Parts: sequence; C-alpha cells; structure tokens
Amino acid sequence: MSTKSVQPKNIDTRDRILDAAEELFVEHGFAATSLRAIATRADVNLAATNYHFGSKMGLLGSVFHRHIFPVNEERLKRLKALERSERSLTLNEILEALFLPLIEGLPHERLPALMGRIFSEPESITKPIIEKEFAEVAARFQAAIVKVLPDLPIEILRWRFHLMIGSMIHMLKFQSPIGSEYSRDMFTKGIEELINYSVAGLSRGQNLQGNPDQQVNHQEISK
Amino acid sequence: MSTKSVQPKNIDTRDRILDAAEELFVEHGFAATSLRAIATRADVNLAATNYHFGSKMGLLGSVFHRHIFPVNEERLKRLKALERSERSLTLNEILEALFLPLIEGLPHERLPALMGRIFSEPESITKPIIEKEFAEVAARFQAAIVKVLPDLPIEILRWRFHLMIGSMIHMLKFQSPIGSEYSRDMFTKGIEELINYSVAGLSRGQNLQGNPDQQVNHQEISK
DNA sequence: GTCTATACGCCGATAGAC
DNA sequence: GTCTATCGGCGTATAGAC
Repeated sequence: MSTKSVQPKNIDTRDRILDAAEELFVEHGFAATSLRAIATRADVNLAATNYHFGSKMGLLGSVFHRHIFPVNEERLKRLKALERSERSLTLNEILEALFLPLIEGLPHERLPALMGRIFSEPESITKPIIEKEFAEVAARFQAAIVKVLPDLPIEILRWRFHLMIGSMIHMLKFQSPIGSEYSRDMFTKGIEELINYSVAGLSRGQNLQGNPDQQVNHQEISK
Repeated sequence: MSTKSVQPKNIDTRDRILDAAEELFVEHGFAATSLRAIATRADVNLAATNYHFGSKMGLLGSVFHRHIFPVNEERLKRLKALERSERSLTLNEILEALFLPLIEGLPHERLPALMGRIFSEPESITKPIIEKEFAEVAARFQAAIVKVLPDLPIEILRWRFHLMIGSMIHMLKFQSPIGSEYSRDMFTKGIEELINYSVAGLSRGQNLQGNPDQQVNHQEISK
C-alpha cells in the first residue's frame, strides 16, 4: 500500500506521448514521424519516449495495442456467443461479429484511422504487430467462415478472405469514399457496406446455408 | 543529327537509380528508404539522384510512372474498344479491362508490388501521384460501371468502388494470400479472383444487364 | 550537361548526471 | 524518472570539377 502507489506524473507523461504519437502516426505514417515531433507535441523531453517504450517500434506497438485489444476481445466474445447457439451460423452474422465492434461498444474514435494506417505500413513493421494482436481473431473467424462455405475450395477462400481484409483496410484508412466528406454517419454506412460487399464477395457461387432470406448466386466459382 | 546523339553514360545512371530505388521502395517503403542506400545500390554518387530527379519525391514519381503509364494506356485502350461496340457492356468485361492489363501485355514484373506499396503510403505522398496517373482511368471506369448498375444509388456505388480498390491494393501488395507461397500462377489466380470478387461485391442486390449467364441476387441493397 | 565533394539541420538512440 | 549531451546517419542543396 505504501511504495506501490501510482505515480501520476509518470502516467501523465506516458499517456501524453501515446496521444501525440497516435495523431502523428495516423497523419504522416510511422517512418515519417520523428520522435522529436512526438516529444514536442506531448510536451515531454525527447528521451522520455525511449525511457517509457524502449524504441520507436515499441511505442508503435503500445499505441496500437491500447485501442485494438478491447475491440478484438469484443469480436471474440461475439463470435463465441454465436457459436454457443449450436445452430449453423450465417455468413452475415459472422461478419457482423467481425466488423460491428469497430463502431459499437465504444471503441476509441481514432482507432479506425490508426488501423488503416498501421496495416498499410511495410511488412517489416506490421508483421510482429499483426501476429501479436490478430493471430487468434484471424484464425477463429476464418475457421467460422470455412464452416458456412463448406464447398468453397480452401485456396479460393484464402484469396477471398485476403481481398476482404484489403477492403477493410482501405475503408478504415479513409473512412469515407473519395469525393465524400467524412462524418460519423458516413463511416457507419461504410461499415455496413463493407459487410454487404464482403458477404457478396465471399459467397459468390456458393449456396449460403442457414439464411433463408439470402438468395443464391449460381455463377461458377471461377473462370 | 550531330549533337543530338544519346549519351549512354547518363542513361545508364538514370536507369540504375530507378532500378535501385524501385527495389528499395517496395521492400522498405518510401520514407524508410534513404537516398544514400539508393545511391550505394545503384553505384552512383549521392547527388546524382538529386540532379536527375530533383528530389526524393520526384524520384518516386519517375519510378512509378515508367511502369504504370503503359498499363493505364492499355486499360483505356481496352475500355474504349468495349465502348465502341455500342452494345451494353457487362460488369465482368469492364473489370477485365481494368485488371487484366496487370498480367497481360507484358507489364514490368515488379509493377504489382510497386503499386501495392505506393498506394499504401500516407496520403501526402500518394495524392499528387494518384491524381497525375489515375485521374482519367478512375473517372472513365467509374462512369462505365455506373452505366451497368443504373439502379444503384451513387453513394453506395462510391463505397463499393472504394472497397474494390482496397481489395486490389492489398492483393497487389502481397501477390499471394497469407500462408501461401508466391508464384506467377498464384498471382494470375489472384487477379481472376479479384475480378470475381469485385463483380459479386459491386453488383450485390442489382440486376446485371446484358449478361444472361449472370444471375440476380435479390437481397436488399443495404441493411 | 553530367557528376562529385561537401555542408546544413534534421533523425533515432544512448550514456550518464541529477 | 527525467534531462542534457552526443553519436552516426539522414534528405537536401549547392559550388565547382570535368
């Protein structure tokens, strides 16, 4: 109780650095953002960033983790709730569990832009972060999607999942289509449209199970 | 005829810089690639890059333009050929005109990765380049797509076009889905899958005209 | 016209004083 | 926990060699 009390000064410094770094990373990207610019905006000494986070990469990891972790928890929670129902799921509800936590359950307002930017960085930067933060989410959702599209060859499904992630990243990066103004409603509409678009793309040529109001598209799978 | 002869030394230097820059930009991104690393790999003096291209941004523009220009010419050529036919086009043939030039007609083998990387850079870098290289292609193809999806509200179509571009960028960036090895065949398969996926996503809920073998998906447009 | 040497003010990181 | 001083490397610009 005595020596373990919180040090408000430290916590303040840490959070000010995280806030400043987040804004600058989103705007200019990781490599083009200097620790000096971050320190100036956060009104802390240059060396403080290195003391608290070890390196610029460590800072990026902390910036990202603080917002994405609760979203990924919510995603898994929703998927597990669906799977507990023991009926066969629809593609639509799986994708809602994946994408709606980006706008529901109070995610930080800067998370979408931050995700869009970080996923766009070179692989050397994204790889360790994505493996740490998304390994479980990606594996579980991909497995759930395989179950509702049992006739789709796995190599086709891999491509389609990949294409869906690309749509998501691009959508998060801009949060409104080119030529339109950003608004909270516009972004919500975009998430809905991302779900619709992904359902159509993933299920093309497949008979969707367990969803009587979704009709079938009988086109051949490829070629 | 006399003084206008080519200077091989100059041309060699310019091209060596372009080749070296291209490889390093793809691997590490724009901001993380130093002019010193480029000059070293190209075996030229540091200042040569500035002499030939004015700045690092100028170099990026030249690197990109030399490969994307012929591809965009081919795209427009194919679209114009389709439009000259004076029948109503299918979404599928429009998207083939847009995406097949990435694998047909001998585009440079490093173009896909280069496109994927450049489109992923922060907006301050991509904006002038995209406006210069893609303004006409984007406008013409979007107009062609509007024509074959006349009942789709324009704000929905904008979102879907945006989502399609995101899929393309992500696909070009990795050229094989996560967990698969790259091969030329794999990439070709990916372009085909991109076309299929985009046709399904763009036309969701719409009656496709002029394409009797494509069936209709009667789901509501959104929600 | 083509290229080189050099210099300026930034950068990320760190060692050590307080 | 914070700060100053300092390191080698960075993008860019330019003066002048050839």
